[in-house]
Amino acid sequence: MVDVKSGDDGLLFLTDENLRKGIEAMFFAYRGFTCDPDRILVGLDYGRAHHRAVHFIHRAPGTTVGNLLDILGVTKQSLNRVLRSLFEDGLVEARVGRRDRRERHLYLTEKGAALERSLSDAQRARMRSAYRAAGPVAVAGFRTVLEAMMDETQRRQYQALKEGSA
Amino acid sequence: MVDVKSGDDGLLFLTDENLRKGIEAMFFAYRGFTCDPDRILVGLDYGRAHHRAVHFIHRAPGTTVGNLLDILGVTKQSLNRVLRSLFEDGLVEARVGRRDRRERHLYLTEKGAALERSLSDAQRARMRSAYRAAGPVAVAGFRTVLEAMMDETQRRQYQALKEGSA
DNA sequence: CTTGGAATGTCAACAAGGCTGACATAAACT
DNA sequence: AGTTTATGTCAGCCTTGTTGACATTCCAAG
Repeated sequence: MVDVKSGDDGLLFLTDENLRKGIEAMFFAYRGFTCDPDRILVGLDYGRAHHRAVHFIHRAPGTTVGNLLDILGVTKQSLNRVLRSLFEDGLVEARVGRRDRRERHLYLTEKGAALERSLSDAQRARMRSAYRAAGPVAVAGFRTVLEAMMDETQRRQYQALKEGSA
Repeated sequence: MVDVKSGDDGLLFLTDENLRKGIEAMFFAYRGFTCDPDRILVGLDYGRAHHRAVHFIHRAPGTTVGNLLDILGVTKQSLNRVLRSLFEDGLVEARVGRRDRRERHLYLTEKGAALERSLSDAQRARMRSAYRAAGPVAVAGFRTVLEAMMDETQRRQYQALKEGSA
């Protein structure tokens, strides 16, 4: 039961008290958000960084390394370490670009797709049960607030992905 | 504009497509959520771990080390490293428990409170503008979904904090 | 055609912040 | 008196981020 009151002035939901509750909710919810995939990754010698890479390669097959760098917001050295292990384990493959042969286009192998499925199934299961419990109106609000919370750059990337396979 | 459609059966918002958008929204939004405090912490030789400690000590002054361990969900070795630097820099002080003298009760010093304010001001500013843009109904939905996303343990901790100073 | 810059990979080194395991101390409980 | 609890601490390891430097390949523009 969330009791965010909206008074006549429509601003009672902006109190520091309410903002703080939202901040703490984000903190605790993010733990729930990541814990299921994390459990799967333990023991496979993979971490959250691998999950993120696999997720976005699945989402945008054929994406380039540079593109992935932008989305993930890490350095190429950091990403490269992750990609290398994914290559070595045969989860991801890189094809040289046809137009521009400097670019590497990234694709999941069957094995990589299988991992992606197991990770996102776990994550979606929690999400689905949260959505179901909260209902469609709450879900719409949830997404609206999250979008408003993003940086401009991140929002553009999010929108691009969202429309990319809408 | 979030177009989570709720059909007559009320389940159209539970498609994998919609769940995936929610997952990506969490990912990008969390970056926005943390980036403002992070910018402040850079250069002060502090990180996100210090922020979390300072936040919860502010929220529950006099909390014990063990309690903080539960809330943060890290090992005592990890927390101790953080607390030690906060002690040394005079941001946090520990008082021996009166009832149980094994316990250390943690408090922010004036200096610690000042840092906490600057961090939470930054974080609240983004939160406030997101809330304002989204409106009270969306905010209520946001909180409802986040709560539903938490693990049982986390939800209890969140609720305890929420009511602690409601 | 050459040259500059873009896309990528890689080596080395480092830091933050997690983790485990082991051990120490003081205080409370039984 | 002996056990358990709360805490601190040492040592070492892992992941994942960082910077800096350098090599390769290749497009594109002069």
